[in-house]
Amino acid sequence: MPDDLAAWLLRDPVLVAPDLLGAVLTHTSPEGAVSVRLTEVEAYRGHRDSEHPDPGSHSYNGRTPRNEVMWGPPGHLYVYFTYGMHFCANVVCGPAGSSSGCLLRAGEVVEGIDLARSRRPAAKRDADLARGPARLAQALAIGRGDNGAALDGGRFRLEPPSHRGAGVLSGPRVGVAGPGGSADYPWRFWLPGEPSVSAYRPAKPRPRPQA
DNA sequence: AATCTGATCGTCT
DNA sequence: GACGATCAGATTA
Repeated sequence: MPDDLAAWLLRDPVLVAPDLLGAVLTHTSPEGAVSVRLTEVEAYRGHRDSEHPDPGSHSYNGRTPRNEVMWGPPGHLYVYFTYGMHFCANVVCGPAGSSSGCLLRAGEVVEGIDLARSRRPAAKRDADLARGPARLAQALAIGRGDNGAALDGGRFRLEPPSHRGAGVLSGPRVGVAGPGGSADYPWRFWLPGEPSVSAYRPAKPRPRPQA
Protein backbone atom coordinates (compact mmCIF):
# COMPACT_ATOMS: atom_id res chain seq x y z
CA MET A 1 0.00 0.00 0.00
CA PRO A 2 1.35 3.50 -0.86
CA ASP A 3 2.54 5.53 2.13
CA ASP A 4 0.10 8.39 1.54
CA LEU A 5 -2.83 5.98 1.47
CA ALA A 6 -1.61 4.35 4.68
CA ALA A 7 -1.32 7.73 6.41
CA TRP A 8 -4.75 8.72 5.14
CA LEU A 9 -6.38 5.65 6.72
CA LEU A 10 -4.37 5.83 9.92
CA ARG A 11 -6.64 8.47 11.45
CA ASP A 12 -9.80 8.24 13.55
CA PRO A 13 -12.64 6.57 11.61
CA VAL A 14 -14.92 9.56 12.14
CA LEU A 15 -12.39 11.63 10.20
CA VAL A 16 -11.67 8.95 7.61
CA ALA A 17 -15.33 8.18 6.82
CA PRO A 18 -16.33 11.53 5.26
CA ASP A 19 -13.06 11.51 3.32
CA LEU A 20 -13.92 8.11 1.84
CA LEU A 21 -16.89 9.62 0.01
CA GLY A 22 -15.96 9.91 -3.64
CA ALA A 23 -13.15 7.36 -3.29
CA VAL A 24 -13.17 4.54 -5.82
CA LEU A 25 -12.88 0.90 -4.76
CA THR A 26 -11.95 -1.52 -7.53
CA HIS A 27 -12.11 -5.31 -7.46
CA THR A 28 -10.34 -7.25 -10.19
CA SER A 29 -10.88 -10.93 -10.94
CA PRO A 30 -10.68 -13.25 -13.94
CA GLU A 31 -14.26 -12.16 -14.72
CA GLY A 32 -13.16 -8.55 -15.04
CA ALA A 33 -13.00 -5.41 -12.96
CA VAL A 34 -15.78 -3.56 -11.17
CA SER A 35 -15.25 -0.12 -9.64
CA VAL A 36 -17.54 1.64 -7.21
CA ARG A 37 -17.43 5.31 -6.28
CA LEU A 38 -18.40 5.47 -2.59
CA THR A 39 -21.44 7.61 -1.77
CA GLU A 40 -22.36 6.45 1.75
CA VAL A 41 -20.26 5.13 4.64
CA GLU A 42 -20.47 4.71 8.41
CA ALA A 43 -17.72 5.08 11.01
CA TYR A 44 -17.27 2.49 13.76
CA ARG A 45 -14.81 3.65 16.35
CA GLY A 46 -12.67 1.15 18.20
CA HIS A 47 -10.96 1.11 21.51
CA ARG A 48 -7.71 2.97 21.18
CA ASP A 49 -9.06 5.91 19.20
CA SER A 50 -11.10 7.36 22.03
CA GLU A 51 -11.60 7.35 25.77
CA HIS A 52 -15.02 5.90 25.16
CA PRO A 53 -15.40 2.92 22.83
CA ASP A 54 -18.29 2.89 20.37
CA PRO A 55 -21.20 0.74 21.61
CA GLY A 56 -22.30 0.21 18.00
CA SER A 57 -19.07 -1.41 16.90
CA HIS A 58 -18.54 -5.13 16.39
CA SER A 59 -15.35 -4.70 18.43
CA TYR A 60 -17.11 -3.12 21.43
CA ASN A 61 -16.97 -6.31 23.50
CA GLY A 62 -13.35 -6.98 22.70
CA ARG A 63 -11.45 -9.22 20.35
CA THR A 64 -13.28 -12.23 18.90
CA PRO A 65 -12.57 -14.53 15.95
CA ARG A 66 -15.04 -12.59 13.84
CA ASN A 67 -13.68 -9.09 14.45
CA GLU A 68 -10.03 -10.15 14.49
CA VAL A 69 -8.96 -8.21 11.39
CA MET A 70 -10.38 -4.97 12.77
CA TRP A 71 -7.60 -5.12 15.35
CA GLY A 72 -4.97 -5.36 12.64
CA PRO A 73 -3.33 -2.66 10.53
CA PRO A 74 -5.40 -0.22 8.42
CA GLY A 75 -5.85 -0.63 4.69
CA HIS A 76 -7.52 -4.04 4.79
CA LEU A 77 -11.11 -5.22 4.37
CA TYR A 78 -13.10 -6.40 7.36
CA VAL A 79 -15.83 -8.58 5.83
CA TYR A 80 -18.59 -10.02 7.99
CA PHE A 81 -21.50 -12.35 7.33
CA THR A 82 -24.92 -11.38 8.61
CA TYR A 83 -28.58 -12.41 8.56
CA GLY A 84 -27.51 -15.86 7.45
CA MET A 85 -26.98 -14.73 3.87
CA HIS A 86 -25.29 -11.37 3.37
CA PHE A 87 -21.74 -10.07 3.42
CA CYS A 88 -20.79 -6.49 4.27
CA ALA A 89 -17.39 -4.83 3.94
CA ASN A 90 -15.49 -2.32 6.03
CA VAL A 91 -12.22 -0.53 5.45
CA VAL A 92 -10.11 -1.05 8.56
CA CYS A 93 -8.66 2.27 9.70
CA GLY A 94 -6.86 3.79 12.66
CA PRO A 95 -3.63 2.37 14.07
CA ALA A 96 -3.21 -1.37 14.61
CA GLY A 97 -4.82 -2.32 17.91
CA SER A 98 -7.55 0.30 17.67
CA SER A 99 -10.21 -1.93 16.02
CA SER A 100 -11.83 0.85 13.99
CA GLY A 101 -13.44 0.63 10.60
CA CYS A 102 -15.70 2.29 8.05
CA LEU A 103 -18.66 0.31 6.72
CA LEU A 104 -19.11 0.74 2.97
CA ARG A 105 -22.84 1.33 2.72
CA ALA A 106 -23.35 2.39 -0.88
CA GLY A 107 -21.72 3.52 -4.08
CA GLU A 108 -22.11 4.20 -7.76
CA VAL A 109 -20.75 1.63 -10.21
CA VAL A 110 -18.34 3.54 -12.47
CA GLU A 111 -16.59 0.64 -14.19
CA GLY A 112 -17.62 -2.90 -15.15
CA ILE A 113 -21.31 -2.13 -15.10
CA ASP A 114 -22.28 -5.18 -17.16
CA LEU A 115 -20.43 -7.48 -14.79
CA ALA A 116 -22.06 -5.75 -11.82
CA ARG A 117 -25.47 -6.17 -13.44
CA SER A 118 -24.87 -9.88 -13.91
CA ARG A 119 -23.97 -10.20 -10.21
CA ARG A 120 -27.05 -8.26 -9.12
CA PRO A 121 -29.94 -9.55 -11.24
CA ALA A 122 -32.46 -8.19 -8.74
CA ALA A 123 -31.39 -4.59 -9.35
CA LYS A 124 -34.07 -2.71 -11.28
CA ARG A 125 -32.00 0.39 -11.93
CA ASP A 126 -28.24 0.88 -12.09
CA ALA A 127 -28.45 3.06 -8.97
CA ASP A 128 -29.55 -0.09 -7.08
CA LEU A 129 -26.46 -2.10 -8.06
CA ALA A 130 -24.47 -0.99 -5.01
CA ARG A 131 -27.19 0.66 -2.96
CA GLY A 132 -26.87 -0.85 0.52
CA PRO A 133 -23.88 -2.58 2.15
CA ALA A 134 -24.74 -6.15 1.12
CA ARG A 135 -25.57 -5.07 -2.41
CA LEU A 136 -22.28 -3.20 -2.70
CA ALA A 137 -20.44 -6.31 -1.55
CA GLN A 138 -22.33 -8.42 -4.08
CA ALA A 139 -21.57 -6.04 -6.95
CA LEU A 140 -17.88 -6.27 -6.08
CA ALA A 141 -18.05 -10.06 -5.51
CA ILE A 142 -16.85 -9.58 -1.94
CA GLY A 143 -17.34 -12.72 0.14
CA ARG A 144 -16.04 -14.69 3.07
CA GLY A 145 -12.61 -15.22 1.54
CA ASP A 146 -12.01 -11.48 1.25
CA ASN A 147 -11.93 -10.88 4.99
CA GLY A 148 -8.53 -9.36 5.70
CA ALA A 149 -7.75 -8.67 2.03
CA ALA A 150 -5.32 -5.80 1.49
CA LEU A 151 -6.25 -2.66 -0.42
CA ASP A 152 -2.78 -2.63 -1.93
CA GLY A 153 -3.67 -2.41 -5.61
CA GLY A 154 -3.72 -6.18 -6.11
CA ARG A 155 -7.18 -7.73 -6.13
CA PHE A 156 -8.50 -4.63 -4.40
CA ARG A 157 -7.49 -1.04 -5.02
CA LEU A 158 -8.71 2.03 -3.15
CA GLU A 159 -8.25 5.37 -4.84
CA PRO A 160 -8.79 8.44 -2.63
CA PRO A 161 -11.06 11.19 -3.98
CA SER A 162 -9.68 14.30 -5.60
CA HIS A 163 -11.84 16.59 -3.46
CA ARG A 164 -12.41 15.60 0.15
CA GLY A 165 -15.21 16.41 2.52
CA ALA A 166 -17.15 18.93 0.42
CA GLY A 167 -20.90 19.05 1.09
CA VAL A 168 -20.94 15.83 3.08
CA LEU A 169 -24.08 15.16 5.12
CA SER A 170 -24.24 13.07 8.29
CA GLY A 171 -26.79 11.46 10.57
CA PRO A 172 -27.45 8.46 12.83
CA ARG A 173 -26.23 5.08 11.64
CA VAL A 174 -28.64 2.66 10.00
CA GLY A 175 -29.76 -0.52 11.73
CA VAL A 176 -27.70 0.03 14.86
CA ALA A 177 -29.68 -0.87 17.99
CA GLY A 178 -29.06 0.62 21.42
CA PRO A 179 -27.19 3.80 22.30
CA GLY A 180 -24.83 3.41 19.32
CA GLY A 181 -27.76 4.05 17.01
CA SER A 182 -28.79 7.29 18.67
CA ALA A 183 -28.26 10.85 17.48
CA ASP A 184 -25.25 10.94 19.84
CA TYR A 185 -23.38 8.98 17.19
CA PRO A 186 -24.09 10.79 13.89
CA TRP A 187 -21.49 8.71 12.13
CA ARG A 188 -23.28 7.88 8.92
CA PHE A 189 -21.95 10.06 6.11
CA TRP A 190 -23.27 10.44 2.57
CA LEU A 191 -23.08 12.63 -0.50
CA PRO A 192 -26.18 14.76 -1.15
CA GLY A 193 -28.35 14.04 -4.17
CA GLU A 194 -26.87 10.64 -4.95
CA PRO A 195 -29.42 8.08 -6.17
CA SER A 196 -27.25 5.26 -4.82
CA VAL A 197 -27.56 6.38 -1.19
CA SER A 198 -29.61 3.78 0.67
CA ALA A 199 -32.94 4.69 2.21
CA TYR A 200 -32.83 5.67 5.86
CA ARG A 201 -34.41 3.28 8.29
CA PRO A 202 -34.85 4.12 11.97
CA ALA A 203 -32.52 2.29 14.34
CA LYS A 204 -35.41 1.59 16.69
CA PRO A 205 -36.39 -2.06 16.45
CA ARG A 206 -39.98 -2.84 15.65
CA PRO A 207 -41.99 -3.70 18.77
CA ARG A 208 -42.35 -7.46 18.92
CA PRO A 209 -45.81 -8.98 19.28
CA GLN A 210 -46.79 -9.65 22.87
CA ALA A 211 -47.11 -13.32 23.84
C1' DA B 1 -44.91 4.94 -0.76
C1' DA B 2 -45.07 2.80 3.31
C1' DT B 3 -45.17 -1.31 5.78
C1' DC B 4 -44.64 -6.22 6.56
C1' DT B 5 -42.53 -10.88 6.17
C1' DG B 6 -39.65 -14.72 4.98
C1' DA B 7 -35.13 -16.20 4.11
C1' DT B 8 -31.21 -18.35 6.68
C1' DC B 9 -26.99 -19.26 9.73
C1' DG B 10 -22.80 -17.49 12.18
C1' DT B 11 -21.75 -15.50 16.48
C1' DC B 12 -21.74 -14.76 21.15
C1' DT B 13 -24.33 -15.50 25.74
C1' DG C 1 -31.16 -20.01 22.02
C1' DA C 2 -31.75 -15.15 20.36
C1' DC C 3 -30.50 -11.94 17.30
C1' DG C 4 -28.35 -9.55 13.80
C1' DA C 5 -24.13 -2.82 10.79
C1' DT C 6 -29.89 -6.78 5.26
C1' DC C 7 -32.59 -7.62 1.04
C1' DA C 8 -36.36 -8.74 -2.04
C1' DG C 9 -40.95 -9.57 -2.90
C1' DA C 10 -45.68 -9.14 -1.51
C1' DT C 11 -49.30 -6.69 0.42
C1' DT C 12 -51.82 -2.66 1.72
C1' DA C 13 -53.72 1.78 0.05
